[in-house]
Amino acid sequence: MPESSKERSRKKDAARTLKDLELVFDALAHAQRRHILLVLHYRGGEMLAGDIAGRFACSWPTTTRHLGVLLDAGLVEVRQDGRHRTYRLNAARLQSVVGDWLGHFTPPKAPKSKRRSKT
Amino acid sequence: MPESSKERSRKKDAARTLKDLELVFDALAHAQRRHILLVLHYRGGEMLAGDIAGRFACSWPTTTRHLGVLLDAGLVEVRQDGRHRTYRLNAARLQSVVGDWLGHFTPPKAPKSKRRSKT
DNA sequence: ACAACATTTAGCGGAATGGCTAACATCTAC
DNA sequence: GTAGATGTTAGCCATTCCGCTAAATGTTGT
Repeated sequence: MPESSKERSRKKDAARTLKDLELVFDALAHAQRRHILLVLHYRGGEMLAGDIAGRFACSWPTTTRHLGVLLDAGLVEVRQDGRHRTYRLNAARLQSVVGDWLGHFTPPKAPKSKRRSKT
Repeated sequence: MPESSKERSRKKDAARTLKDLELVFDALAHAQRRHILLVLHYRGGEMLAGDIAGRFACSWPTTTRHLGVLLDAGLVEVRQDGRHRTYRLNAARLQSVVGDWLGHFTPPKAPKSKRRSKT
């Protein structure tokens, strides 16, 4: 491993961003998954798997799979709590991946420059 | 029709928002469609169908279908220009639908209240 | 070790998605 | 009107996605 962690993380970031967009937007493509994120947020960011599953009409395994997709996308994390599993919302990542992408569309101003001042 | 237009529009807005989220996030779920929006933006917001199709590896009809999905979602609009078709980006809608949804996740502050002051 | 609980994994069937080629429409120019 | 350019529509096929039920996993309490 001849690369410094800085270099490595920089390269990875570039490569990761595309895959991340893919994973995140894929995850957000399903209404129930968007809904899970909202419920998580409004209940303080953390919930037990069972509490999440209980709030949705579909079967528990179906919800488990949705949670898996969100997990893959990095939008939630999971932690084992005794015989429960606690899912935690990663709102920062949601904001950063989606928000950054959305940011490309903001201005009819300087599109890709590094923003020289404010002009 | 006993409803005032205000009530009606309020109800419709609520209903529309959900369908819009569905359409928009569905549209954004495919990398090429996200790419089309970016290309449109960076080339000034308007392009001919052929210019768009020319920039992608897949067949022209496939791109046409992607454009159709974006059109359904309201993310682009189309206008007939002689024998060309010009597609125009609707960045405002992109910002508003995605941005508003993302806004739900911002603060560990006042989540759904009408914001009483600033507390 | 056993039973009960909390949750995931396996596997299946149906619907939707995305790619292609070929055929169709429409406009322009001759 | 015929030819060519510019797209779109139709139809097919393979893959992915999403729902379900049934079975497996791991954890706690006795």
